[in-house]
Amino acid sequence: MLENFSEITIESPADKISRQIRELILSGQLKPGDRLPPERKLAEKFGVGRTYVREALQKLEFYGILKTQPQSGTVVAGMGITALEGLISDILQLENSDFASLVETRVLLETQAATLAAKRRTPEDLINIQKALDAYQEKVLREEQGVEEDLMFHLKIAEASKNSVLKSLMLIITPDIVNSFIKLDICKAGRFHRALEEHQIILDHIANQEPEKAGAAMRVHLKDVLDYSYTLKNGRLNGTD
Amino acid sequence: MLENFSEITIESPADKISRQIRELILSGQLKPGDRLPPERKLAEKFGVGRTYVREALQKLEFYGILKTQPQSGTVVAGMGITALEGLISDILQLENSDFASLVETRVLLETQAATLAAKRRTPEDLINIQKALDAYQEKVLREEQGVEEDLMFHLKIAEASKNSVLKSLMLIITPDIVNSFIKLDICKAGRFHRALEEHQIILDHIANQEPEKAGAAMRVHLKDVLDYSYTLKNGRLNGTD
DNA sequence: GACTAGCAATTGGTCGACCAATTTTTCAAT
DNA sequence: ATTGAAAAATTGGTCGACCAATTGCTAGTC
Repeated sequence: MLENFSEITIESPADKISRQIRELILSGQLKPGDRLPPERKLAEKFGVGRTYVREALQKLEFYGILKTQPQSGTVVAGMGITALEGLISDILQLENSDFASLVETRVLLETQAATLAAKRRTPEDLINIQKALDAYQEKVLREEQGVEEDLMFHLKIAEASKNSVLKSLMLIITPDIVNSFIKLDICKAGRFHRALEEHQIILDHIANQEPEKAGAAMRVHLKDVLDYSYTLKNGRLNGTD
Repeated sequence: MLENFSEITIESPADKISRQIRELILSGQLKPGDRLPPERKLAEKFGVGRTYVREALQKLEFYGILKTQPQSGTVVAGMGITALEGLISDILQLENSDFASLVETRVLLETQAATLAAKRRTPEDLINIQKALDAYQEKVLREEQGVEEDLMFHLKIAEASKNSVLKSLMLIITPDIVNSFIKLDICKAGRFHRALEEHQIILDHIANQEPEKAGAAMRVHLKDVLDYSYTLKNGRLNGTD
């Protein structure tokens, strides 16, 4: 009986507004450079207070779609990109992502980061990575979890890759990874000790400027997790909450 | 003389507040699960109206750092992840990213997307990609630019990869790519015709389920851009503004 | 007739007030 | 003393009002 109910739309007022504006842009009624109606008019049109309109505009501006100029108006900034469809509505809704995609992508990013880091790392980078590794080791030796320190190690590698976008993207998906880890309770005891050794191997390859080996070592390091995620996907899907 | 001036901080009030809150979290004074002071108290403490505080909280919630519960309070949601440092302050500030990083990462994502798409594409995916390709072709034959259609083609491939995270990340960096393209005026005439052929090749490989070839074809397709970005980087840096 | 100075209207920015839901306190009945 | 409900205080949600800056119009001058 319960199955007859469909999921309620938890869409906030601001979301509804931003969606309408987005549709206007997508449909071509609003072209880049066009000025939007003033907030007051929009608020009246939508039948809500200006607060919601402003919230929606802020969100859109956040995405780079709009550009609001004080005491002047709000204009459509972005390119008339059709790809906007689906982008804005729930960008960053990586929470909806299945764990397998998350891990798969992480492996991709991390491998590339390690490879590039081996090519481009400076002596300072090595020091930073070593520091992160030391902090991790300290935690592990105390039989603590050290998830943060683990991530910091990977982050320092991303920095050493000298690819800012790569680092940013890793930062974006990392929280979701961690959340999934916690939910799925992947972090078995003992895992950390081996991870420590693997970290050391990766660092060595980066230090020796061996891009392929560094990438391969990273891939090995993450292989367990990747395999596990595939297992989850192919087996019965864990509800994750 | 002008050099003596330092760049002004254009930091909005909301940014200042969110930064302070973030520092509290990073310093450990606010741990996950803790409730933040009420908005009114914060507003009073910061000496601003509640509006700014709410704006800051919304932004933080956006990043998944905070979780605001109506009529109850706002709590720290995220894991106590140390990696937060630098993350929140300007996540997504990919605008600051250099073009080379942008392109380099795009190549990585796109190649992987093509490879996975060749493995996992359904007949429907092929139809969608073909549609996008047709739309692109139409534009090109009219001697128009068709940047949007180009991107749509790539986006459909990402969808066919069945990796939602991959697609999301591509969506995130795509606008920046387009902006850079426009700024740098990379889209030379004639480029589009060859791109069309290359698109067809990629699609064929995906249709034939040849992952390696599809990935390679994508890499070739993006090689020009990648090379150009390296040229820019090694030569004098174009200010792009 | 063209141009400019000045005024009026409109804009986004900011704020405090009100609302409903929740939480805490209070106090009376057991 | 404990427990229960009811009331009071506090919470985030929402809104309209005020502010200063910009814009556009208008009238006055050359």
